[in-house]
Amino acid sequence: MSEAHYNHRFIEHKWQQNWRERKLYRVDNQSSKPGYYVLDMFPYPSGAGLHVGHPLGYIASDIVSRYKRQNGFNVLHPMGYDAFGLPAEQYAIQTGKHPAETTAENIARYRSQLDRIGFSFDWSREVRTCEPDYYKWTQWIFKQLFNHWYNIKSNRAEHIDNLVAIFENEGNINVAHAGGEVDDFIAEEWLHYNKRQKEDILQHYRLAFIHETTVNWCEELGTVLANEEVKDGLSERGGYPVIKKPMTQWFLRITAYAQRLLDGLDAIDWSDSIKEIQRNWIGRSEGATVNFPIHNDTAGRSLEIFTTRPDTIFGATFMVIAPEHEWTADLIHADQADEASAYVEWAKNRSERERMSEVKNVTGAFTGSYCTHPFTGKQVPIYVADYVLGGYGTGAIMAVPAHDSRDHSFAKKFNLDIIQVIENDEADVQEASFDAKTGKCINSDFLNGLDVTIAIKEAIAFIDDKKLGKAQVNFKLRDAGFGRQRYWGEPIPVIFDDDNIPSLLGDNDLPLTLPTVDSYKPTGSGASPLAAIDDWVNTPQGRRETDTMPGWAGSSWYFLRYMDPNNDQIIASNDAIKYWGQVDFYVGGAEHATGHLLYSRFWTKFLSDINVLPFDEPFKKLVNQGMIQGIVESIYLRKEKIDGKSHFVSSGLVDNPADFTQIPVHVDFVTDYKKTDTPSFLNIDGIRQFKEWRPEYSDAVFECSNGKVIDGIFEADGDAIEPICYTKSEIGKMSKRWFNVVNPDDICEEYGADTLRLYEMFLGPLEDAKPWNISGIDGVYRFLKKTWKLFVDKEGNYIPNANPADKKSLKTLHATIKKVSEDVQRISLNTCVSTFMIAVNEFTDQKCQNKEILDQFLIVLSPFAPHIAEELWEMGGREESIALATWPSFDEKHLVEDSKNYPISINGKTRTNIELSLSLSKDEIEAAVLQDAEVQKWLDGKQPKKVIVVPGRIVNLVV
RNA sequence: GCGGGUGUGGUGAAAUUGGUAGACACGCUAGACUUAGGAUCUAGUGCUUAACCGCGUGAAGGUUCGAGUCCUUUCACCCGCACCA
Repeated sequence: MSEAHYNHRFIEHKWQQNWRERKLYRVDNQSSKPGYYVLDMFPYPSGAGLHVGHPLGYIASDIVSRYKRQNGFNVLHPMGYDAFGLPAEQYAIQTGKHPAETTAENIARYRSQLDRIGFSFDWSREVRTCEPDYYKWTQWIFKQLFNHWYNIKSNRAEHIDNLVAIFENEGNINVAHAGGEVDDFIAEEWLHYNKRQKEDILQHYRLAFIHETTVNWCEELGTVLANEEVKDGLSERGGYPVIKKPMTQWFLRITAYAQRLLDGLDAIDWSDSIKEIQRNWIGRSEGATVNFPIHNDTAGRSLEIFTTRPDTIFGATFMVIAPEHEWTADLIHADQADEASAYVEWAKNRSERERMSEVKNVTGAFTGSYCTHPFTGKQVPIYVADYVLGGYGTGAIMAVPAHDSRDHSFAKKFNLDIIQVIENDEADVQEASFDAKTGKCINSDFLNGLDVTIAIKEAIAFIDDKKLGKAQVNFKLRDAGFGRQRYWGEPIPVIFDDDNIPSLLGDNDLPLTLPTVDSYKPTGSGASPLAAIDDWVNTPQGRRETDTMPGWAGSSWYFLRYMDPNNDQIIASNDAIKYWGQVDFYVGGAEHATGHLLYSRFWTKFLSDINVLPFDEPFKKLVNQGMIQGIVESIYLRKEKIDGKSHFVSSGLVDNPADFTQIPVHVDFVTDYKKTDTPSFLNIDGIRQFKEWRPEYSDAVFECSNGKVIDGIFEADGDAIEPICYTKSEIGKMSKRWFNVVNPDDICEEYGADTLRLYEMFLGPLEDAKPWNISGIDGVYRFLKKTWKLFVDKEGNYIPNANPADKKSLKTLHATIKKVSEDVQRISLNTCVSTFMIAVNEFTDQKCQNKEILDQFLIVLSPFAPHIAEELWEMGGREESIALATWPSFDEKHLVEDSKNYPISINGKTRTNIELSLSLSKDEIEAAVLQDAEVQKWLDGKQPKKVIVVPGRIVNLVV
């Protein structure tokens, strides 16, 4: 005897405890079964806790994990925490509380929230990036990067000792490396360099290196930000202004891997959009560098430019250099100094934000210098303009106004020549440039008549032949800044000696742990709080590096640590890495496209080069779950007070929104929240709650749609009973900031984890963004109650028995097995839920009581709703968990039909249906259809022009 | 501007190779039962119509016996990048 009614609280608590006690989801690194690795992007444990959007991906991956487990795989499905990060540090700055403490508390909260949803994580493998046992290996990988260089000839990373050996034997003349340009030297010279000189040279080779650059400096945060942390010249977090500032920084040479990162995309199963974003970010462009001799230059120099369109070189009528080009000052002629120097000065001081917001506004100045066009011998003027970027290509371009829109607008503004060199019938290049890479060359000497694609090759061959330049591939991708002037991150295991030469800590000195500090505040000078701890910074060997690693360091390799999380000899044992291999299925947000997902690929390729990994892509298949949005509720506040009082106005009464400010309202105060068909509003209670919540508006007047509320008293228009102050409802982020966060705990309490799991899947395709809307969850809850009723009668007795299986029930079962198996594999989880509903509806209609059928159905349901499935499974006398059951095999024979209700369409429109045997031939079908009374009515005595019979599908008559 | 994506009932959505558009749910309407509930069950529900007919997948063309699905043009919204030569 058990509960007569479906009691989710009892069942879910019981099984979550049972699973934990039995260590049901523990997984071993050794098995005769094939391994399958299912991974979620691990969360940053923020103080806000999980909201209903977070589990979306976890639920999907849990379903796949459970499905794979039941299909004979040994499944690795771990979870952990990306635990270093700015919010905990900001909180520490405000409160003095150690970030480790805050982080541990937040993790505990996350864990309890996750546990309530019934995931099949193997928690014995949990990793936390902020734990010394973990970041020891993050530091170890950094050491490897420092100790390796990228050999272009072997196309892989190699040990720096091998490079030094080459230098000692033959200098660097035959070395091709990825990195900065280095002057040639011979072995003799190398041997005479001092330690300082040698290290300066090696820094151009190492994959982790120090380099002075301009960085994104944010004064308010007191730190340097990565490019992707800056949006429109403001910090992504906090929205503070960001300026360019020179600073010495650690970098990782990701650019060495640019081509491989690009090529690798073809072999992985990721969405096209993410691949495109990465391709874009890497930004490969093929072209040539060309040298344009500078006219009358005392040093005899040539200006090197990069172009992807060497076919248009005869149309180059001027040159443009970036304001920060190293020769800018030299090239400014005395008689242009006033104007050009002033321009350079102005451009340098312009903030990133200003520059970006005024893209369409062309600016620049003539330097007074000229180049000699290497093909025509003509003199072309050199301009300086900030539409040419110092950091890309050579920082200088040949301008072809006829075929480049940017050059065109510049030429128009400065009244420069526009020479057409590519044929184009449609438009006049004097009016607008023709940028397309199609057509034939004209006005181009030996290139005339050639197609653009061929002309590019010919031009490059000519350039090569005459030693005017060379074919060149450029990438937009920049080396990755690797230092943060922050406390809460992995310390970089480096010590600088008295000559400021960096050296690594020994492996035995790892992990280099974070010391305790008195203050977490940025020092303001740009150094991290660590710099203030003298006895930590100063060691007998020298001064420690005080920068810490960026947030993405720990997350770039965490998927490896799960394979062997307690290993203290190596990041993970070779056996474990070999057994699990790449992540088979990875689920996470698309917002990490150019961050985590690129850096992980880079580290994986590097670790593969140094033989730590037997594969060089981390994530075989990636699915990006869409964001679950919230509904942001706000009320309109008059900007002007009336008689010293704030006035809120019902949204229907707002005529000119410019006179109002929108004030967010906590969604708990709103009536009819989340119902899309009825507008939400504040009633008298909501108004009271709002005023208590925001005391600064305690004296506010609410102008409602049906009267006014003054001092909590409703003055009705007419006979209205209750005030209605309509709110403004908009779809937006679910976030603390908008007071619209829905905690999964609340859903679990009211409806249960199984309902939450099914409902989140039922909302729509996993990848789509969708607003969280509670209406509809009842349907899923009802489905589970119906499922329960198939197994348990009103008295609480278990129903299923061994009576013979009904043919129809077998058909329902096997149709369900087939559909769900297929849909789980193509991650169409919303349609699986529909399929379950159909099955339960059919079983109910069929009054199916066959235990074998219903138990098989339970197995198919169990990845989605594990608790109820486990309970009903146990009630059927099973002792082993349903999670370990074998997925039922699908048998086609139960689906075979002997007849088909053919849709009969006439001129493409379905008019009737005729039940016909599937054994009939085309001709027999045609004959049967033509005899049908309904068909004859439509034919009206005429012969059909044509009859199309698709056996098993449809019949179409053309009249 | 460039790249990627999405447009289907009142709502979330389905339709996997071109073959009955709207499965499955929510909501709504009517009814049954009743311990009166936010429970359960039954029937209906794209628009239009008394019914038949007709119309219907953002819009306009096209291919086809047949188009949500393929092709061309176009509009709207979302995401990413943004002077990358």
